[in-house]
Amino acid sequence: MSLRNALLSLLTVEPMTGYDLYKVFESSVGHVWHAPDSQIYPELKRMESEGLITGQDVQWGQRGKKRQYTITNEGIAEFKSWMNTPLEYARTRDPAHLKAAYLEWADPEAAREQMRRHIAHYQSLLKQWQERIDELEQGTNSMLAKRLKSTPRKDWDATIAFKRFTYEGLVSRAEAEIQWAERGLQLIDRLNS
Amino acid sequence: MSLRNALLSLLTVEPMTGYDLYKVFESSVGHVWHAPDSQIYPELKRMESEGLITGQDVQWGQRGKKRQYTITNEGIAEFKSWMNTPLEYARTRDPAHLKAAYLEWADPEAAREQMRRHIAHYQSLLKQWQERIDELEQGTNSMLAKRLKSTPRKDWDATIAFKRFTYEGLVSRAEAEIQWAERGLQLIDRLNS
DNA sequence: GAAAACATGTAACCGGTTACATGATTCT
DNA sequence: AGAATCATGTAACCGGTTACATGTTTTC
Repeated sequence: MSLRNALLSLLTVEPMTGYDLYKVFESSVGHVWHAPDSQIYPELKRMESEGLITGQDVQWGQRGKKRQYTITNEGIAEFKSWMNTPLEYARTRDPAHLKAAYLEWADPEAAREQMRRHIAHYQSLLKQWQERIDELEQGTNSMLAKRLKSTPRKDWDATIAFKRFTYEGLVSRAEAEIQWAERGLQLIDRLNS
Repeated sequence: MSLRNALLSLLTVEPMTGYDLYKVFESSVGHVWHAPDSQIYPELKRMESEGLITGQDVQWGQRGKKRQYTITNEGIAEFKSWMNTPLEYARTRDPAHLKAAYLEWADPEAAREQMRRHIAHYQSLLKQWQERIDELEQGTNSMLAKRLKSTPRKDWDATIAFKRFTYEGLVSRAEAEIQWAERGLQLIDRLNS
């Protein structure tokens, strides 16, 4: 149900089409939650049929049209209710650490490559997340700017602070993963010397 | 395919039944990779049909019997091949951080509860992972003891070191998550004062 | 005129979860 | 005798991935 609530959270800002939402998933929210268009369109239909959002056909060019979705009061209630419900944590399932536990079965060079990729992966995420923090600091995030327009000024602080808090958490996670893999590289070197 | 390889990794130690494997998933490996019995039994059947393992019916009591699986050479080759293949990283999908980004929508007390549960969740994992490290240090892990018996003494170091490395990574992750959620609690307090 | 972007889906598949179902053995 | 453990599955469902499919509009 997280996709559904990620969509609701975006629609609290302004009405959007499936494609608009897909684009936001590709950029901002996508750094916390990924969803392909093939998942977004059917989910929007379901949400409309359940009354969480309403769709309006909007003319687009001469012949084209697109469907713009607006969140309903039920949708807002649903989102708030999700936000107030404690999260169920899934059992651990971590391929990178599973493989790491048996790295003595890999060729040393493959083991090193594994660690290098782990570093590269989290460095790329680190960069993206750091960029989002920079955007928050400089006020250059357009989704946030739109959101603040419909937010009472007294709540601006909280709105920005929680996003910053989120990305800071992801940044420190990425940093920890990079450090871990670097220790892994040293370990592989030590074992093969 | 990680379940399959987790099963193969365990079967490199000794032949086991589905139930044996299920028990190991409930204890040791389960702290890195979780799998329910309803997933293990069918997967073992598939693996047998693909020649990665062979099953032998073993008498159990008077009337009962159980099926014990032995890894084949193809199974060992498959596992090594997986170990030498770089991991594909899945796109980010992180419910806890997704929710954190919109915590201004939650009631302050629900937000605090969220953070407290995050702390409790990772403290419980931290304890489990720390226990595994203690076991490695004291040599009281029976799966590892069995594994070492069939491992050349010169490779003992690597076998233990990679497991320790894995759990240390998980421990620092858990510590980072706890610190993050504690900052979250402080932030909620600050915003509501 | 062509390419890029906008727009919206369907279908097959895959891994994982939850619930259901059954029966034997061993321990106390 | 009863409880706990050992033992092995099936079935419905759910969320997500990948591939396929199509057409319009805007930009260069």
